Amino acid sequence: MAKPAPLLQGTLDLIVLELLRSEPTNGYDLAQRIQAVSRDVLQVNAGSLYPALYRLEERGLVKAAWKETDTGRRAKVYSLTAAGRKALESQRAEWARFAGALSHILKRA
Amino acid sequence: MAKPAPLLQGTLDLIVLELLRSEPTNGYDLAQRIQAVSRDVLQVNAGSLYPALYRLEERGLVKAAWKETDTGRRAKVYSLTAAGRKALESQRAEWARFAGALSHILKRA
DNA sequence: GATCACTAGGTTGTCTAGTTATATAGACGG
DNA sequence: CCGTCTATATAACTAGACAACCTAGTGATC
Repeated sequence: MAKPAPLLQGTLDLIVLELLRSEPTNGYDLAQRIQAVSRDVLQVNAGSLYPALYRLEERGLVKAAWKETDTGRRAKVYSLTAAGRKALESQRAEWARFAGALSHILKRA
Repeated sequence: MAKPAPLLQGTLDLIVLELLRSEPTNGYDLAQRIQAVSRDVLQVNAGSLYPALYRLEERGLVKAAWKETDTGRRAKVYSLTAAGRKALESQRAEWARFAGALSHILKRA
């Protein structure tokens, strides 16, 4: 297994917002999902994820609610706010622009 | 004109290596090229570029040589070393992996 | 010949955000 | 009762990008 790429700074928010859009969940699960859905290419460690979630919450892009999991554990479930959905759209667009420009540079082989 | 996206941390090296591969040049010109070839999507700050060039030189990925431009100005012309070409290949691959994974996440709309 | 714009290289200080390491605590299996 | 998994959290460190400067030479314009 190739070692997971370090997350490019700035992309974690986008990933988190996107995953929360498709389904609200907690931090721990989010980390698992990121790894799973990227087929182990991406990996986020807890020390990056939790602070990122706080930042998003402070900015009003996500909201948190303590809930019980089906196994009886407490978990802080995050979901997108309206502002979060908006931010997701603009971050998606920004990523598309950036990735497009970079791959254009790389393709002029 | 949309304002240029901030460079994602870690991608500047890749861009620089790629542009130097296709043609050795100096820092100032490099900055212009990045903007031009990305159609103004990408833009590098001098305060980012010069330190980046030093780092690349320290790591032995590029080498510098003072030359005179055709207009009689001194300029530090950077070119890729063999190690630089190797590093470029692996950074291209890493970018492809990362961008692929991320766009995969975003496409499961 | 003063002023301005452009080429060219550089530094400093600040801030964001990701990494590693560590801690806590409840649940569950053996 | 011990280890492992779930789950959250924080502190210390670090890389690298940014804004805001500075120097100096060239060439045009007024």
